[in-house]
Amino acid sequence: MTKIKDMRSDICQIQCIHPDAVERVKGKMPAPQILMDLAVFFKIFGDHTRIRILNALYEEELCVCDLVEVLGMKQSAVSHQLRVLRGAKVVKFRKVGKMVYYSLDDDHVRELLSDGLAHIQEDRG
Amino acid sequence: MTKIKDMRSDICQIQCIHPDAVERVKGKMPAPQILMDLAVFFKIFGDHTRIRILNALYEEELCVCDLVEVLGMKQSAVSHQLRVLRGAKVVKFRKVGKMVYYSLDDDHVRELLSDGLAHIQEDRG
DNA sequence: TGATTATATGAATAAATGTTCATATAATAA
DNA sequence: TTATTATATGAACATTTATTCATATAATCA
Repeated sequence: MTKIKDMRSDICQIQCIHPDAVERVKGKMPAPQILMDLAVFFKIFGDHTRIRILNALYEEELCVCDLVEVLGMKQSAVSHQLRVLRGAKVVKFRKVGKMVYYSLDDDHVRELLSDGLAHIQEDRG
Repeated sequence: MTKIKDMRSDICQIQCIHPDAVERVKGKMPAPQILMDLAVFFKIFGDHTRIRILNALYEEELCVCDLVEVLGMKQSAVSHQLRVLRGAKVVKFRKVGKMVYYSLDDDHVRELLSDGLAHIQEDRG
């Protein structure tokens, strides 16, 4: 005795939409590729090891072994994450002999870090 | 005929440290808990679905079914991610009848979104 | 040249995470 | 009350991801 329902389960079954609001928002959303890149970019900062590396480099340029010491982690773990950071152009590096010195890529990264920190610490006050 | 090596593999084998730099950085690093929270916070923004939800809410308040329509995703997927966003206090909500309207929690979230977007689009110019 | 040192990286493993399905809850309407 | 609608959520599954181990590369030193 149930009503006819889901006879065409391939079509959208949503009924409570505010069509005007949906259209407005759809029209203003950044392009899909931009949103994808944005998520990828934030994801870089969303890892404990990477955020610690970035905060360390926030203070000054460091070589890999310095970072290993500061973080207290395996050298390979640090190198793997440095690779991710390099790939995202969040850090830059220069070679001196067999050592490689890493630093933050630009002031934009600095700002994002301090903005994030400000937000976190604000939530505690 | 290899030299004695790794006889005490339990101790740190790093030798190239700049002790002064390491000390300076260790002294200035934010507390471990802060760094942990910071990574967790950024991780919230580091997902395609969540960043799209946030960008939609950047424009205006929307109910769940509007978001489902804007994103073109299953209702349960959207609800699960709204839960994550709620838990991180990145969005807030109000109930009206059986509907729930979501919006960005505060201007700080707005700023982080637009800062991130600015960074992404800057890299393209 | 051979040995050592600093860093990078591939493969394997374990843990975290996002989506789906099914179902629950809660509000409203009949 | 029963049916319907809007949203939430637990469990399962698949995918991603971070770390470790082992090893490679590349620079320096003896």
